Amino acid sequence: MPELPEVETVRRGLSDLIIGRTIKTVYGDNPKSFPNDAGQVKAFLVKSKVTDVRRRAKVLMIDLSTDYTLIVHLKMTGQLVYVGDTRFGAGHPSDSLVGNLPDKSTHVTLTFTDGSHLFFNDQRKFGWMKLMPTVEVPYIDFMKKVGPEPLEDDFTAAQFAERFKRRANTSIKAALLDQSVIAGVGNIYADESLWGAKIHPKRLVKTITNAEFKRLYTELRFVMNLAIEKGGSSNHTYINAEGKKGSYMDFARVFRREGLECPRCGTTIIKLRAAGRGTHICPHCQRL
DNA sequence: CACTTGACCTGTCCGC
DNA sequence: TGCGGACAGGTCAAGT
Repeated sequence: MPELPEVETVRRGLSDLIIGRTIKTVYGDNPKSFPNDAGQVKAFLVKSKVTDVRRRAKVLMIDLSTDYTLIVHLKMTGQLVYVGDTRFGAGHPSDSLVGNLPDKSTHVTLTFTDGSHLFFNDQRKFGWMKLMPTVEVPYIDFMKKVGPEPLEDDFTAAQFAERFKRRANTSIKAALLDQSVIAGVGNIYADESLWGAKIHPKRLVKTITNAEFKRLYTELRFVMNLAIEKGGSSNHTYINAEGKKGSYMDFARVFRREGLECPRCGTTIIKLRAAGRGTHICPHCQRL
């Protein structure tokens, strides 16, 4: 999915678009996408008002006036798209990139009392949304084990380095992708930050120096903040709550740029496999 | 325990 | 054009 910057972009969009709206009906076609039973959904989702939209790591939390929360994980291809304009067909903004919704990848549709909709689309069906009491959210397994938010003001370089000690014998890329080490890092920003810090993704964590951890901390925060500013990265399916793409990929230095020149030294960027994922590096700047 | 790999799905792209 | 295989922004459950 969507990594931290994309989920944060969706969160900001949804905050503006759905807070204060009251849910009238819910329709779902796939029990994997939305496993709650219909009775629970009707009792605690229908007729409730959206009070807040929060994010933790790559998870969205839509808080409701019933003291229930809709937790959403978009995984690889999930989308949450708000459609308020009903003048055209099923209704979508004229500058939106999505076609008429719902379509065959729409698995859940929330309809608000004003006639607008929130669609949960997911081509690969890995994503899900789940309704639970708001007070229980911090105690689900994911929340208990997920690491700190890397963009928080009080998160320091020293804390960042300390978090990696638990994964001393794995590669730095595998550790970056481990949500229990640092929250919200995915394949794009792992590659981008490792390039920025001049660290080869296959280097073992225990060989990374303090100076390198400090560079990685700085670069990770830099690329994620820039990506949020640009509305995220859109390679294939990612779009925001208004159905629009993000432009971070215009600024990417290595991700999906194999065969092109490293913007720092001009060496041809290559693609390899690290931590089981397609990985992009400059073989001159990033050495084993 | 730490670490790696396969599975979950569908669509797309690339080589034959 | 068709077909098979690899691959895609993530995370689990299994395996070593």
